[in-house]
Amino acid sequence: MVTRMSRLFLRTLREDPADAEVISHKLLVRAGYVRRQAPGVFAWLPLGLRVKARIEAIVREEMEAAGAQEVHFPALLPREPYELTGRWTEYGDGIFTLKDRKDADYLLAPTHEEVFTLLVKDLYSSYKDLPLTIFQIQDKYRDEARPRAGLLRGREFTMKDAYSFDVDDEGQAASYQLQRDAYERIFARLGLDYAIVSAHAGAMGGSRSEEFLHPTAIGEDTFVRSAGGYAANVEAFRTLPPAERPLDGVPAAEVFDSPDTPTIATLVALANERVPRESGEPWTAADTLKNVVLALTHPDGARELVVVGVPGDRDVDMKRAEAVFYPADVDAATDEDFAANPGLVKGYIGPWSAAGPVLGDAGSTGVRYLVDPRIVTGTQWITGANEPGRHARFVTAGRDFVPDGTAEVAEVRPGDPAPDGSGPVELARGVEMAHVFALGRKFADALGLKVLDPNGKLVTVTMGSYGVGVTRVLALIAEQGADDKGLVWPRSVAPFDVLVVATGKDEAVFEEAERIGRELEQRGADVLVDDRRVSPGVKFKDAELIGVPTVVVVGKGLTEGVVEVWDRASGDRSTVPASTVVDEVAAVLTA
RNA sequence: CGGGGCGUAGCUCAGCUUGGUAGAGCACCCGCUUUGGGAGCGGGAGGCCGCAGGUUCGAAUCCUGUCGCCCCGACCA
Repeated sequence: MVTRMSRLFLRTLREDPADAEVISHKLLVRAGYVRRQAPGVFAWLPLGLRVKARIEAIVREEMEAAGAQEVHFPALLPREPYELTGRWTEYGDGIFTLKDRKDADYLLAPTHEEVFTLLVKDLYSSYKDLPLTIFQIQDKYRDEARPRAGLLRGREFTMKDAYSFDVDDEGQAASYQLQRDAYERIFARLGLDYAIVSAHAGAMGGSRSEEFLHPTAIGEDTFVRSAGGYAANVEAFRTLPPAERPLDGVPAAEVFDSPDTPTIATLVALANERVPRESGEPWTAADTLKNVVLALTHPDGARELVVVGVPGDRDVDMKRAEAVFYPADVDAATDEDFAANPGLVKGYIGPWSAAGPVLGDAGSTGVRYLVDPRIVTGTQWITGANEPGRHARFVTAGRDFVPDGTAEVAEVRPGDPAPDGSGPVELARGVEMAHVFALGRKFADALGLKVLDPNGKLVTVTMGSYGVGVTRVLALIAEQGADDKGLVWPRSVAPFDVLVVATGKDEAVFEEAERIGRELEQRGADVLVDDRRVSPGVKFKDAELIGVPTVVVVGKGLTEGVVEVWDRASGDRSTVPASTVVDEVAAVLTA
């Protein structure tokens, strides 16, 4: 059955909704695909539901091709499984929780690892049952502190989530690869650009983790990439360390007065004036070693101070620091922290003093000291001397101080070398569309999922979880394709394949539009016929707004036996005989 | 959680400074005209002016409180 626009549950808007910021949000509302119900919560109208269903169909096909089986779990779940893995509290107020009439706790699932794991535990107990990958397409709920950008960051969103179960690490790696490959096919079919970046495993635990990012200026995530193909999340970026240098011939560390040098810039200026480099080459911020005191709050509530040393021309990136020190929370040290550690002279902190090492295991303060990977043995630094108003130069790593380790906490900058040698990196913005996680045994351990191996021994199953943000992907496709006239859908996900527009008041025009629509349907196309008795301008504007890829206009040319075929994406228009238009359009659709 | 902005018709907004009984455009309904780029004219329907309290003869407008929403940041997979 062709769909008639006169009966379609649709109202387009002439103006952008006031609460929308990004293009996809504005257009999806204006074109009648979705309506906001609550912050980050949307109702799906017929057009939107059709696009969503087509994206889901592609995801479903590729999941099944990868050997995954579809299941469906409730969104409403009891507390217990999430209590067992600790995520009930870990997620905190990020989850929607509720109580039933008996006062029992429930939640609206933010993701489903626990219940998938428990169901497999219920049903399976032998290595012969594995490997297994099951998936669902289900709504997820996260009480985001700040939903934004329409569908891009909602509190209710549709996600395809798959979970793999294997007896050993090799099997897990294979299951992971199958999903990763499926994702590449999915995004190719959806026509979405992506970069696969290595990510830190964070809250999910586990080892390997990669994100599929769609590069876009409205992205909330920053990632780095090189022309040579390296890509990583900023948190996962690894600094290429320079070669170590010999310690022979390095001048002894030397303390100098440096009053009124609250910033690196003032310190550099003073050093160039009072203790210029013998070669005459001026000191720069990169010659200084900046020591930042961080306060870690561990999950058990314990507070620990740690000092991180970074080249003075770089700031500490708190997101990278959070990743390094996970699961501890990271904050800047407070005045109370300094008061409790009088060995740390605020503003003049350094690993070494005239009295000997200050930081680290061997230092007088005993405070843990981690440095940027660029601070290798033999490098010399201008840094604090642990006395008010004094700094020191020629402070040399591996001689004057030995850090407790390295920490990737310095900011990443454009031009930094990629760790794989593929050249300098640039920083780009992206939206996370999908994520593949090697979970390892975290969930299976917590929930007791074990199977018997061929030797009759119980082994803990190793898992992976793999998500695709269906509604987010929909918004990104809308975002990527939109132009100044409206939405432009790729054929793979368009709500209809063809829109047949009848213009004019002659009944023959409407009958011909019906005929073309009907015959295209018989060829397997999804067709929308605009049979409304309104002026042509309205229909053309709506056709462009809605973004159906092919538009057939039946109008003034019909008396000469011709109609027009418009291509929404390219804007190309051609005049074709009405007698052959069905063949021509059908050929385009199957091309 | 911090900062900023906004709540008036289905949508986009004016009115508020200076209190006097509710407005425009779009959308919707009826009639006539119009029919290749969001048509014209005429006639309609549609409002708890976010909510509560206060001031006042009288409050969309002034005061107090409260709730909600949007944006930036913090946070978050």
